[in-house]
Amino acid sequence: MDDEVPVGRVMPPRSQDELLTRARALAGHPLATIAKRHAMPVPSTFRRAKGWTGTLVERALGATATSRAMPDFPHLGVELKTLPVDDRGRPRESTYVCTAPLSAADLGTWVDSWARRKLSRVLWVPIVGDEEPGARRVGAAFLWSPTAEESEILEADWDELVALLALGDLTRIDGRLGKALQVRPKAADASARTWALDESARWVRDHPRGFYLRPSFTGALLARELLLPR
DNA sequence: ACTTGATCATAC
DNA sequence: GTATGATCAAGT
Repeated sequence: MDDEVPVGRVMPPRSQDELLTRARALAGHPLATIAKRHAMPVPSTFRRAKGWTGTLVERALGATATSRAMPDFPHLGVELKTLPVDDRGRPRESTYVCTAPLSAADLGTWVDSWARRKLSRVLWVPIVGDEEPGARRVGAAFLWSPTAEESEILEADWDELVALLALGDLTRIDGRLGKALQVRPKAADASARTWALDESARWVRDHPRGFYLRPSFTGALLARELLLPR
């Protein structure tokens, strides 16, 4: 019944507290219920709707729509990430972070990297279950910033990966590298190409890639949150 | 079973 | 093509 109350555009939250409160109010609800409130269609599969969950939760929480190269909540400096988990709370997928630069001119330091900034403050929203999209339920969201230990791991991975990218050693970089952060293809399909610098500093065309967080890393965040909620 | 590489939709 | 949001599905 209250599922049928039409809700217009949700205003951006004014504080991290307000954001977290809103997110936690979604806990336990099936995605179909939330979709109905926001007049969004519910796909029967993710096959052609891979970003549906993320877009749905963005709307439900009042994130700025389709903003570019900005946090989901610019005023709060918070990035929103939905995280699919199984019924035991284990992540089902890796988490996309950002594009991996393939040209040395774009490579800076970890501290001023796009990856570090995006991961400096994240609202994780677990999505529980392996049923069809509409039947999956929202879990208990939480705000996260890397601990000193997590930050060290991320920085070490980033340094290792970016060193290879800076050397133009594109044939040596693949998804096997990195304890928490990895580099994998990120494109419409395998034919996509972008400009990159090879080991001889010559411009070549290669597959666009992105940084991703491994499920083992996000799983550890979830486990820690369960033990020591902040 | 898990991971890496491939892929899907949309805005600009 | 690049950026946003991710999951699919082949390979090991």
